Amino acid sequence: MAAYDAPFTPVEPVRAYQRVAEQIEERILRGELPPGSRLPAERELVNQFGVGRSTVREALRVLQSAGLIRSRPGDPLGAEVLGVSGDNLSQALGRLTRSHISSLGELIQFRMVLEAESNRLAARLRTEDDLNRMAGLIDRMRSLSVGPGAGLRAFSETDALFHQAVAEASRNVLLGLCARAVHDAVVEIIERKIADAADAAAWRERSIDHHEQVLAAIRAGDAPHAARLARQALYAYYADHVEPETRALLEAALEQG
Amino acid sequence: MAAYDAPFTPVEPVRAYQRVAEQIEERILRGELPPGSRLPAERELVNQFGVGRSTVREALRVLQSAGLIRSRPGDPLGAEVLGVSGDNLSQALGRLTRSHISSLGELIQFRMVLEAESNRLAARLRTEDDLNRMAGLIDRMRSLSVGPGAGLRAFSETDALFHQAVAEASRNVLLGLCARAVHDAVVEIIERKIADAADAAAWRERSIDHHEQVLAAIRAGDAPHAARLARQALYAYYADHVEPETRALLEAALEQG
DNA sequence: GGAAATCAACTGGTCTGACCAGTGCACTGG
DNA sequence: CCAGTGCACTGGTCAGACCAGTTGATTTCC
Repeated sequence: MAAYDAPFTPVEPVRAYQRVAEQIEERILRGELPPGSRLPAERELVNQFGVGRSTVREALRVLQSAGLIRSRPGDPLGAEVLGVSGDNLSQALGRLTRSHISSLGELIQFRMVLEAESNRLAARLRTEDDLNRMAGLIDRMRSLSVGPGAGLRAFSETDALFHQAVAEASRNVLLGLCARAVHDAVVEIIERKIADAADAAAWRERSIDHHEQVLAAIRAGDAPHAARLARQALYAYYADHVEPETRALLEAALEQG
Repeated sequence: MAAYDAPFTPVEPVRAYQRVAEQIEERILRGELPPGSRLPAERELVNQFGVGRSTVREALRVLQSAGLIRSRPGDPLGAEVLGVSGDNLSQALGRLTRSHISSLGELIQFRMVLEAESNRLAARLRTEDDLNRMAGLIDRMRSLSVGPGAGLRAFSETDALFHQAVAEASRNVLLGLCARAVHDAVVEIIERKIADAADAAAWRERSIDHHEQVLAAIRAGDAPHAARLARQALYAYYADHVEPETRALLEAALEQG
């Protein structure tokens, strides 16, 4: 079959920096260079790869922009291996929305899908440990929602940790990473506009309330309800802020089940 | 409130190549540099930005690895602007699975979620045009599944176009891009191992059959059934190829609705 | 005149060598 | 023993050079 199909595939030139980057990326992905370990110095890599320093540097730039390494001037240990994370995902998603290829409504709709599924799976697969962790995070959110020094940042961070805990309970890392990436993209676009200092207290109140309901549904193993809660909360929160012509999208996502 | 929260944020140094890359990326994302347009030559950018060529080149490397531009040696027109696409997403997803941060089972489960939702929304929102386009693509797949010269590549390409048509009918570009990215990541990992030349004919038969059922459900506006079809097909196709300990994940995703 | 070969002016890819501002460690002076 | 001082090294940047490839105009040949 291959004889009919593609006897030969066109050969495209592979730049030197690409091969350098591939070799290093390969080792990182295979786990031979675990997070926290260090790459040799650039001038040492020049020797090992037998290429010029600019080539090595372009390769390192590629790896750095992929979030795989981080380098700091003056560090005698060389670039630090960061391992694979979801940062790259949120970066890519952010570009998609910022370039208006994808609208805010689509982004919210997508978030509805992801968080609903995350909740749904968590309700099915959660362990006792998961439940305890989530309950603890809700307690922490509650303690962070009062007092003058209660930071918005700390509250949001705990909120994110709760979602992460749900994602872990759903036993799908990928789902959690994407949900986080979409969440971040939404935040970057709109969150700062609404939820301003004005009604921040009320918002936290509602947020805690919502999380408690989600936890209850997950604890009860009521998967459809857990999923519905995520969709409803996102709809209630964002429906008024998306472009009017895309509100139908959110409603379509809301009506599931 | 901000006074309590973070009076000052730490200032981290911004490299010259970062600022160059940001300026160019900004213009691309704003649409000032539409896809197909050209960047000035590197030596010209050196003049405009007032930095060295290596700095310009590192910036271009970053943009290139983000899939925003493409450069070709000897091209007197300069680097070509590609615009934003989903390539970066599939790259990131591929890294996540290849590094065993996320298992193949999770990837398939994620794909079940995305394609099911895509089908579901398409069943709700499709227009007559969408239906015609999908029907035409199925016809094309059928014509490509017979004859000695029927290329596997052409068949797969048409298959992808069908999924893209569904995604368009769902009115959510983001969903479609992610589904495509996950699809590609799966293909890169496993597809070549199974679906080998051996039972390729039978596989195409089944594939066309599946697509017809999906189209029928979408045409009928039966959203839950369209979603179920996607999940079932993926489960039937991949369940035997994921790690045994993650099969439960697929089953959890299957049992929805 | 028109087609084919040639050439010159570019391009991006790579290398070399240099300098700078940081960093960490070893040495030194108290 | 500890504080202070250098030195050796790092990554970031620049300048200049060369190469191979592309392009389009020019020239050459039929």
